[in-house]
Amino acid sequence: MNKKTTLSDVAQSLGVSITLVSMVVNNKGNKYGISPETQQKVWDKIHELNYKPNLLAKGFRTGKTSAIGLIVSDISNRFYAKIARHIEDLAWQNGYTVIICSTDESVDKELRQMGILLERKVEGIIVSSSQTSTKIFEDLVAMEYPFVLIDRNFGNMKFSSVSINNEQGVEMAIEHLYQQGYRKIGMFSISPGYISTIKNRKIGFYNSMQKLSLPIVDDWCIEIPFNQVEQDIPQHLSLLKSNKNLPEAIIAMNNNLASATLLSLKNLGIRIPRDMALISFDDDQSFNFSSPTITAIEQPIEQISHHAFDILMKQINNKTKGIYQAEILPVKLKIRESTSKGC
Amino acid sequence: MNKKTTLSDVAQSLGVSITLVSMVVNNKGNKYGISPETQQKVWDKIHELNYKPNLLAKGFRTGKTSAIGLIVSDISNRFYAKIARHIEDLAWQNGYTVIICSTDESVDKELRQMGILLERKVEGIIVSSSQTSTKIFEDLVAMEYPFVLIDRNFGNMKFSSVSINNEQGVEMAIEHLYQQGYRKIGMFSISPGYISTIKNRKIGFYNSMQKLSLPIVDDWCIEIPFNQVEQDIPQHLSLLKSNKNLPEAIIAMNNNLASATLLSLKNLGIRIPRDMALISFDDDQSFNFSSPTITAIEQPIEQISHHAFDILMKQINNKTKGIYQAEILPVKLKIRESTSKGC
DNA sequence: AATTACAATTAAATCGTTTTAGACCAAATT
DNA sequence: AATTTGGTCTAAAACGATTTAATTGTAATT
Repeated sequence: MNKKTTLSDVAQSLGVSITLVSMVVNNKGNKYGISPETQQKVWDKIHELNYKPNLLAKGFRTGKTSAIGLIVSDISNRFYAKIARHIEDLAWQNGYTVIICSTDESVDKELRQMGILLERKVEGIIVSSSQTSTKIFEDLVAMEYPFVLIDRNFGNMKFSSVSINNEQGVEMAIEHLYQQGYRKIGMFSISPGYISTIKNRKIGFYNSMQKLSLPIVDDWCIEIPFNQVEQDIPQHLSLLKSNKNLPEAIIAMNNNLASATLLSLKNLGIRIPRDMALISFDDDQSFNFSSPTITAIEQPIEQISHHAFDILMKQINNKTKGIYQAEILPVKLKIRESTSKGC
Repeated sequence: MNKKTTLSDVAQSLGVSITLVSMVVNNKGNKYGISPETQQKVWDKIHELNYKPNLLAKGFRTGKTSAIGLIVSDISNRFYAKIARHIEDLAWQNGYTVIICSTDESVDKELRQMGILLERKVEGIIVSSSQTSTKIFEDLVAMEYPFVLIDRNFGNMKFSSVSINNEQGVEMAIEHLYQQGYRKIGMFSISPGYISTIKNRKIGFYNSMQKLSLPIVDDWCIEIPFNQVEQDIPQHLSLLKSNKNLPEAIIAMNNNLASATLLSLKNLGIRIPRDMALISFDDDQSFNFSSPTITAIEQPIEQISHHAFDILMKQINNKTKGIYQAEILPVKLKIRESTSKGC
């Protein structure tokens, strides 16, 4: 690869100092009293030689990399892909670059990704964490390293975070099912079960089932390894079906579960909502054109992204040294065909 | 933020030179004949002080950043999200970090993103380009800068690229429709129309329509600005419907078009495949559980990602100086319910 | 005893940028 | 005439790592 032109090249070919060129490039010419004519000369030469700053050198010298990290479990998941896109847009508008990392729900991989982000000196991290321990985040706090938890948090609110009200979402859903006349309600969730969103959704489920005095049936409440959803759901459902032990309704605790359940019900000839109702936690475009359309708990993806980014920027700009901001956003229930007993 | 420990800290507290520590850290201890005991001492101290290399300094000094760029039009699009995930996995396995950029089909934004990637000294770029001109890529070639075009290319095969056989895909689709008895076939595509994939899909469409002596009706062949798909499709379809001028089948030239068309047909009460058949270019999970299920041209996403990454790595490792590798992968037609006239 | 060889280690240059402290010169002030 | 001021500009250090060439001390060779 050809070597790039550097500040020094520009300075030399102009017979001025590197310092001067650097000042001009950074629009500090006026601040440092560089004459307008000189500034113009510098700019002309910069364009002539097609000078481009070496961001590595710059970041190395200044400590400002204009980069942030985003850690999620899987960037190809529709929910995180949307989050990523919003964060990327905000970052772009603010002159930042985003480094996205998928962790596959692995505690260890996440830690290593985090380590690399730190070594790369990103200025802050937005993370939907799969950690079981809060150690790494306590370390980050001790280092005064900017970070914001999104989606998943650690309950105690000791860290900056933007999450949604998972319990409320599930409670709305169960109450809706109840009003529609459903009583035998099952729940599909994933393991690892320590993931806060899943944990809270399950709490919401048990709470509202209890409140409504509905029976909690173990056979209907299953927990599937996150990476086996597509294989295990059909298996479970067909077992329930052959045992004539199907619930009247299922709430699926994330979009993958819901999609897999929908597909599987369809393949088994179990009709929605006639034979069974279905609700998804987390909405998706495709739930609008599936047949039937699927009732879903919609998360405010754009808001989550926006708030998280804002909080991170505040931390980076040191406006909130030592202050933690924990936000919980409300969700909406999008009622569609999959839960109307009447059909 | 607390200052990090550096090589110099480790060296000092051990009473050895920075050089020595650096050699050990990089596992070159043996190569440079550092005694085993010294190496052990260094490692112990490194762990004790929790030394982490500054990748910025390292990259700056060596020119190796272990980072690559990925440029796509929209990372939240399901197709690109999957590509991104595969590339990220491969990068992770090879010790690379990926910087993902969305361009919104903007020539200018893409150029600026590319500029930033270069300034950040990524070692190579994988790009699904929205450029109208090949200038930037000719510049990259001149600089011997590693890059691979994916998905979209520039026909001339002057650059390394991994694409799919778009014409073939469409031809398979049209022939399938023909065999099923459909004759009045429309096509929904997007603008900007210079995007190579779209362009080639349209060519495929016109070719096979001509080959089969089918009429090409302007009202059925529409081109929608990529960011207005969701608004414009319902409008067009309802117009066609009220004019009683609906085609018997539509091929949608990407997954967004297909989803929007499906949703809109449903809302208008146009039944698939009874009233109209639908084929999507680019498959999606949701086409399995929509009703009806949707026939789609499936792209080999994993293969595309794999080949692109391999080619990039070859370039980076300089095994192919000046050699360009252009690949065109075949697609598959997934026949589902949306195109069976019998139903 | 002088030279060579080798193993283990280090000094110093370097990458491209920013920034601090000061240099230089002409004009203004005393 | 000597000093101060202000406007432009520069020298040099620093950031944290890698790498080349050199150094040291000891053992082996002549």
